[in-house]
Amino acid sequence: MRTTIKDIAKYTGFSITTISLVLNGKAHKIPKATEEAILQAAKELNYRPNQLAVGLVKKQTKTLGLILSDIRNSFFANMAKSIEDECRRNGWNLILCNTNDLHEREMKYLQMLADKGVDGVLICMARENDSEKVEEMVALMDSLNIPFVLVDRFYPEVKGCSVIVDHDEGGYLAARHLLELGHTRIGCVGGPKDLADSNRRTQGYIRALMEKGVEFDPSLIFYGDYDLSSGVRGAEYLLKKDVTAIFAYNDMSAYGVFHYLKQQGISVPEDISLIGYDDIFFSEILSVPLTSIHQPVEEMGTEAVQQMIRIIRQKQKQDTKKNIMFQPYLVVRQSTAAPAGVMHK
Amino acid sequence: MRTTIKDIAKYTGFSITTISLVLNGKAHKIPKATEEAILQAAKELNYRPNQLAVGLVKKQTKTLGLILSDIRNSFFANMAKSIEDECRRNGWNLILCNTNDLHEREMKYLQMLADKGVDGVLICMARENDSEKVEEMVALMDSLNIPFVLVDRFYPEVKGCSVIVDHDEGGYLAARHLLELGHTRIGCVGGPKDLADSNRRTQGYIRALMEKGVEFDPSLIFYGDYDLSSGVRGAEYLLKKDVTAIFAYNDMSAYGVFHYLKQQGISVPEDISLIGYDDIFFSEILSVPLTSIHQPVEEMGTEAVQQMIRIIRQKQKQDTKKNIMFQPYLVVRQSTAAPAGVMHK
DNA sequence: CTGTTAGCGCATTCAT
DNA sequence: ATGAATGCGCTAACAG
Repeated sequence: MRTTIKDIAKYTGFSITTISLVLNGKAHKIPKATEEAILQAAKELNYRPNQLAVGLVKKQTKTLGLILSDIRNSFFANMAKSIEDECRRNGWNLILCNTNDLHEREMKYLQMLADKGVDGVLICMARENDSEKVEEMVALMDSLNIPFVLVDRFYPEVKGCSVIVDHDEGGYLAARHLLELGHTRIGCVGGPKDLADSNRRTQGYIRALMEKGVEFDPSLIFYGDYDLSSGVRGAEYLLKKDVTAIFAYNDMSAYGVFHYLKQQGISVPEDISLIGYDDIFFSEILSVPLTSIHQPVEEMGTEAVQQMIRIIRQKQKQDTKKNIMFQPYLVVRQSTAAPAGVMHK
Repeated sequence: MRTTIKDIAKYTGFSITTISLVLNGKAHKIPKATEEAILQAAKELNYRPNQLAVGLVKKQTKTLGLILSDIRNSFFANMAKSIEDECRRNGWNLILCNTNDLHEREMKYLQMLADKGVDGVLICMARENDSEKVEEMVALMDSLNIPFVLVDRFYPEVKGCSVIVDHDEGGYLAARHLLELGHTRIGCVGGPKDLADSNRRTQGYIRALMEKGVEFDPSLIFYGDYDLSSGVRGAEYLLKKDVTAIFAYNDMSAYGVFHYLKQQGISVPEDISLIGYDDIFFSEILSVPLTSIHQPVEEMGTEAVQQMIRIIRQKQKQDTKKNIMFQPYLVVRQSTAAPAGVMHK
């Protein structure tokens, strides 16, 4: 059996109270001798407080929950790593929850986490969520009285803390890069039609077009779902539209685009330029290293945990809305170039 | 505040015991009417047991720990996903711990997890561990009285449960494939020199050589560390040895090999054949899809959790040694072919 | 059939 | 300065 505080009491002859005071660094009025005897005994008996008991009385478990769709997704894995790192540095543990983008599972996990007394939850919300479902989640967390930080997704209607990337800027950077290379017919392989962070990329894209005086053609936006196959379908669709460049809203779908183009004997960037979004590790080592928009994932994870800690500390006003917005940046590699017949300025 | 069992007692007028019995499905001798009244009240008050309290008395937290080096590693991410999936199916939660391959961190996490009362720990041991450190860990887990399952690494000296892949077979399959294509000078980009699962691949490789009557040349084994750059270095080294094929002990280092070869103007598989190991997702979508040895990661994760559950159930004899060994298989893609000037049989 | 009682391991208030 | 008592929320042995 593990040694308990009681064992130390028996062993040293002091009362449980005294032991507890000493062990919690509150031994202001306790003789040095007593203190040292207790510390000594604790070490000898290899005492470690049972965190279940501590949590029960302190109402703090030093455990956070992380809810995301699928840890195999490289973006989430990076996020999880930096989140867990920051947790460790601050003495927290992390419970990992994969929802497979299922709203129902998010709700279940939320309940489980609350039952286990986690101090807070970091959430990368499921794609499936419409604003009704989001509100349902927020309502649940409120009723469960559990602090949360929204990561990577922003919902204007939710008050609370979110850590996000400025996707408008990301879309703008991607489009501007292509425009500056001389492209004017730029197709997009987007995310789901009503997904906010996908639409925000589109807005940035349009902003860049307008800045250069290029008219926006809505038919150049293909709505996909961020995965490889949607890139393939998107490329197939956009080829018929005579685009000279394709902006994929994440790297995975960019791979799909690339795959399809190659299969059609179309080369990147000679025939068509391709830019991705996320800048995940593999983009760097592809046969044609992918130009991409980099999201500062590590920093975001760290910041999310720090916000969480802040909220937990000042337990009161978690209803103040606070958005931490990170700026993406362009990483130029070899998948983008001037369109055929156009010299780079 | 959350409603407690006490609230239900007050609300219904029954005693706490009765409530507890009903809520735990032990209401064998309790009138249907009482039972339903209580169930009804529980629902109305939205009651959920505080798992901290339950854990404290039952000594079961329905939480497992997962210790691995880095979740960003695609192999571990896949493993973690299937482990967490199986946990969820069985009502368990998972605490994720990244050690960055640091033994010291493994030890710290082990302590934290024990303090939180996890029911068991799944461990992908750090590469850094020599047998002394492994024993130190096992000793700690024993003294902490915490069940464990070793995943992906096997230590003959450790009694307990492990879930592993037959890397001897994997090495054999890889080498045989290349031999059958007509290669005889096959270089290897291995893992660290004293890492068991790397050496086991080598043994399988040698076994295949012997079977075909090809002499083993130790200088054809390059010892790396499983990452991209070690693939680059390995390729550089092996090129001087006039190999016609390279067997990289994991896909990541295969990418490094590929990268270097391409840079040198050497094409795969025309000039040199390349085979990897792990068969991670990206290998399929590379410019030259990589032939690789597939490890059944999902099945392994699932099995690891099931073994864990089994051990937890029969709390007694966790000292019986048990190895679950999975068989890898060959996935032929386009990075392997007959050597120049040799026809495929 | 149901309530009383006694912990699980710890923190904390109130006496002494 | 230190100990006794109480409670966190729950389960379970034991009465009755």
